[in-house]
Amino acid sequence: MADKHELRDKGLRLTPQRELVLAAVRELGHATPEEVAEKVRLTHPGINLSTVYRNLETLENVGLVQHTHLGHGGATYHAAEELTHLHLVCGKCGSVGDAPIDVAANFVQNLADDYGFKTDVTHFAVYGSCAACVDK
Amino acid sequence: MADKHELRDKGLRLTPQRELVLAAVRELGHATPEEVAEKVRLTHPGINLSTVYRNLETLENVGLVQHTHLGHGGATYHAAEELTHLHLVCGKCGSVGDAPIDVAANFVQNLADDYGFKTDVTHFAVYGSCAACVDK
DNA sequence: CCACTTCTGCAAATCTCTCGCAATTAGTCA
DNA sequence: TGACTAATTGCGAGAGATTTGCAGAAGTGG
Repeated sequence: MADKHELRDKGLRLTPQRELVLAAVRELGHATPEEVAEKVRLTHPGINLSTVYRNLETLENVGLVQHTHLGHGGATYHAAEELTHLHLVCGKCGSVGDAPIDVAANFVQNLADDYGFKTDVTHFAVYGSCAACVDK
Repeated sequence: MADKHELRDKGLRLTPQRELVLAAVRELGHATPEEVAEKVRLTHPGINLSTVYRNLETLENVGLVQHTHLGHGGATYHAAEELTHLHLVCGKCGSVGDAPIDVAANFVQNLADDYGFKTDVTHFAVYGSCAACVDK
């Protein structure tokens, strides 16, 4: 496997901070830069927040991670290989659910056919009310 | 028509700042708080940014405007009556296109059926590449 | 092991949006 | 119309999230 070389293959240096940031994103599923930093600090206490920001950006540039907007202001990061689902954000309770991209296949097709727009459904969350909140 | 009373009907005081903020949102179609402030300053130079923020919030509470997330961090505001379309944001050129909500009808239905999730398609933009950028 | 270039830590600077307060002003009623 | 009360505005300070400039530290290829 590409293990220790996936970073170097992308032309990046292999630093412990970088590896930890990538590992943290993968373990967390989706997380804000703050959460990634917190996670990384468990094993590398001294890591600086700006280093996390810079690495997330770098990793995103080479395609290993991606960010999504789940609401409010901040972005949340995901390992690129996990972006196989879209996010259902509930405006009431704030919960974030997942749904396979397939449910949007038809929608994406419509936009492509009618507007020539190539949609990335994972980049923005889908906003609404989750089942639990609708019932109330 | 409801002209000068639409604000008072909602239980709000009719201040020049408030009217101008609402008018600006309507004229601009969709705009960030900064842009609204800029627009309002054309006729009311002294308006304070916090007044704009507060009025946007107030107007949103009574349902006259709504905000949407078009990307980055900030929200953009729309007149409520214009929210009959969803936004197609191009990640390459940054353009913001519109599409009727109908194109998402099927998608919304899928989410409702499969997840009990009640979607508000206008709240978050739809991210991707516009026709012009796809062709390049 | 060396020279070269990328990275990291730190601190200061931005940006954006929120808050507390005192001064104003719209709306109401006599 | 004049006064009274509560909603609003302006302003300046403040909080949270990124970004940026630098100098020193560390990974790389030879």
